[in-house]
Amino acid sequence: MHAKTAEFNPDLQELALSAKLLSHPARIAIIKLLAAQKSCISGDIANELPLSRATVCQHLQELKNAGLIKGEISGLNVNYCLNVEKWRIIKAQFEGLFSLTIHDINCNC
Amino acid sequence: MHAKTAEFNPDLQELALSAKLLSHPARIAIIKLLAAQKSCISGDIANELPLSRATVCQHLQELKNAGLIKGEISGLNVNYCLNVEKWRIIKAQFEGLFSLTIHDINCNC
DNA sequence: AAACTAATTCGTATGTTTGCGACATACAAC
DNA sequence: GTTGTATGTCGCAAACATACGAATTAGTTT
Repeated sequence: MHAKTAEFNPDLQELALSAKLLSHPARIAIIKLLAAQKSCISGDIANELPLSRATVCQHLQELKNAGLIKGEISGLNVNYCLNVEKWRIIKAQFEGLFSLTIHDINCNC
Repeated sequence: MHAKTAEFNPDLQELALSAKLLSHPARIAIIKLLAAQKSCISGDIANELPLSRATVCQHLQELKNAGLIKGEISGLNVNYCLNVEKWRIIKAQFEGLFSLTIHDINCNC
């Protein structure tokens, strides 16, 4: 995060961070896979995406650091799943933004 | 956009681009200002944000290139306003994502 | 037309993100 | 314990994002 970012309203900063989390198609794809529960095994997720294992792992860690997914070792595999509570928080952040009332009375462009 | 991004589903790519647009607090702040119509004059927007005029201008251009805001010269000033249609499209993209049904039956993490 | 003002673009510095091969770790099976 | 398999981390390179001062453009005022 750039230093200047800290000078904005904290709610704005958090929403921006959530948006950044969703700003890569691989991460959205992972979320969708986990929501659909096609599989939550790390290797299977990597096989579904057009990226190397190393890169997918990086995206998984990013989602995990943000608290949006949880991982659990199960023998040789790692099972991932959505953290539903965090997903709800992010959803609420965006709903707040999209529920903005738009006043365009004075604007004629 | 990285070359690999093109290998994902186009809907996913577009949603990721919309998320990227919202991934900086300055751009969210601009959207909120324009929605509230406190002012749509470029200089006034810059005065509201903890960034230089040059940087604000850059964020404005980014929003404009994405079609989310429109600008109109009015004498020495430039009036900006939200493109409400585009805002609705972005809103619908996120609503689609957040309306995902979550199946966590098989996942025990 | 000269001086002024608002907005944008240019050039540049700095930091962040994305992507991957190679290496490391950890458990499983033989 | 050696071999094999699944994951994750490291180090690097390329691309992208953020920020700003200085220069530029375009309109206004005198």
